[in-house]
Amino acid sequence: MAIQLSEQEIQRRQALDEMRKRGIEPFPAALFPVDTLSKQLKQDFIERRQVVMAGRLMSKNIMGKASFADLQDSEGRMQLYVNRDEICLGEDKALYNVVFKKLLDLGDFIGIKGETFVTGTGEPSVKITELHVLAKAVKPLPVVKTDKDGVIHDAFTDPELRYRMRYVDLVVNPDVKETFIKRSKIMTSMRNFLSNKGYLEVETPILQPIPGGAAARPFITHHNSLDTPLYLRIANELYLKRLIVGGFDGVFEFAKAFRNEGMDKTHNPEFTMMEMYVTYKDYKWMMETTEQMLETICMDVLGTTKVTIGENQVDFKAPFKRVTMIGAIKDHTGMDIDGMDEVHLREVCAKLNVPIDETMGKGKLIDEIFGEKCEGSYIQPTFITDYPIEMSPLCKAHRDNPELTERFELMVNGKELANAYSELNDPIDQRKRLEEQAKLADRGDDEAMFIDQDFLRALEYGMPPTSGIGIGIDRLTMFLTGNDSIQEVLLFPQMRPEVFQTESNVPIIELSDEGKAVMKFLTEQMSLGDLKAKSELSNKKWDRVTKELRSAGKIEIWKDGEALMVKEV
RNA sequence: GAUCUCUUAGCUCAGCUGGUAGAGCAUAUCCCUUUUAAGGAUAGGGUCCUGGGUUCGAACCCCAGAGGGGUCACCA
Repeated sequence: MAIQLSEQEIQRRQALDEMRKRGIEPFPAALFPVDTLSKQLKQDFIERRQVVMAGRLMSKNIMGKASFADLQDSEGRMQLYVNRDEICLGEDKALYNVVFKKLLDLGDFIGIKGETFVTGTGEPSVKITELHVLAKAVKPLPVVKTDKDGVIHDAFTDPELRYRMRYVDLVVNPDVKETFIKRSKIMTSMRNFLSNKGYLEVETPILQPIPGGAAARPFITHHNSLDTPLYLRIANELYLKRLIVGGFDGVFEFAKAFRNEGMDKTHNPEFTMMEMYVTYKDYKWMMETTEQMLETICMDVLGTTKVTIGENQVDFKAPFKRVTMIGAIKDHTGMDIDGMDEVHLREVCAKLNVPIDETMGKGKLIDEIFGEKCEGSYIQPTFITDYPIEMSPLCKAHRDNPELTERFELMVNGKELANAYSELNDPIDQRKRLEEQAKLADRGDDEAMFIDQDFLRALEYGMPPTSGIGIGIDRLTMFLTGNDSIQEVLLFPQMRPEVFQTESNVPIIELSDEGKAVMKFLTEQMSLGDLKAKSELSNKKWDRVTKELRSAGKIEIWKDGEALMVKEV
């Protein structure tokens, strides 16, 4: 154990040893028969009820022979009243005087039996009759206190510590816990909505020989016995469509996808999306389904469709507005790009000050204009429809205009929340479009796709008309929990690996060469100034060496009148 | 990737123009039987992120590095 312990950690380890000496196992094996949780107990509070509870000891307020303490379980906190003579019926008062008062620390898990009552100040409490140690915490939690005005003192807020030690964050910040409970409810609600429609929840490969279905850089790994590269999926779309070919009417998957790109407030290398495909439908049907689903989720999770996102009030009440992409660009720039070729589009980009580069094709140019000039202004849920064909290689051409596709993106608070198509099911056209994408790859667009030959073969066997959608679960959770950072809605956001001090990388405490040299000059007793002069060290090094020698217990420095003296210990 | 910024006790944070580090909570010891973030008294607790440099002297100034956060670029 080379990790250096703080004073409090040492004290807690000593308390743990002391418990064992007294015959109390700090980590007992047997179950503890909990029958009551704090929130429920407070909601239907009746006095004189017998309860068995367990949780962390989160505060102790000792007043001689009686104490108040807070017990925190999965739902919240309950105040305990601990009276010496109620928990120690005989002459031996050690359980109270020693175990409770001294050996139990904040953060320890305890189990209690007791009876409910209300204190003089009106606080529902439990007067305990039994106290059991269930698990000792040898590291102190941050102490966060909330006063009666709800003001939080000494909040545990450092994002680095909160994300790296989410377990501490969850213990100490109830709002954080609430966010993840909501995230789970959102997914449950969505799952129920889709299952109730008769769609099948499926699981498709995360390790894929060809990373298809989106334009993004993949993570690559290697399978040893196949001796072949495998990619972490960037999307599951092509697998779900194979299942539609196989004869399912509706399939969906909550899928982790992995994209090897930049990280910021809204992008984590792994993220979750729900993708769904339904046969004999088109993207118009999908818009209706999506707005119904989101409205339902809001009602299930929040009880309202109105959500505050940052400065904005957003209402998820269906129906949502529908705007075509060309219409959106016209609305925000006054430019009509309908039917324009690449050369003219580049001129428009130049005129609008939209930054572009050589690798961009027609679709990408339009996307850039939209992203730069329009995207941010759609605060209320809005379907942007009819994307240019070039940037939607898996999407069916528009029934009225072959330049466009039957695609929509759902914009909320200026961000994309969902992306959906009438899926392209013409295998000949699909092959051609994927090949065009591959050509773009040659132009240097490193996000262009690999061609998945097996997917094309599947389409050749025939895929019914299908509409598909992908919804970003992390984003949806951000919207519905009022968080503006993806890290706040991921339990364990990706971070650079932490460097730990362990035995292998803590240098063995041995005197430095300078330290050894100084020791050689040291006589029985001499002035500190003389020793420094003899050492010929720079001031900084001298400072370090004296500190080192002192903490190693090699020398002692004291004041003799005005003079600083030093001697060997 | 560019740029700005932060890193001081277990936690939250002060720390002036460069002069050998402070507070509150937590912890330890003692007193206290219905308290409400903080009862009273006393005490201990520091690799000032790391490594160099400047200086008589560095938590503070300079350089390099690590980690975090913000903004921009790219992506969902």
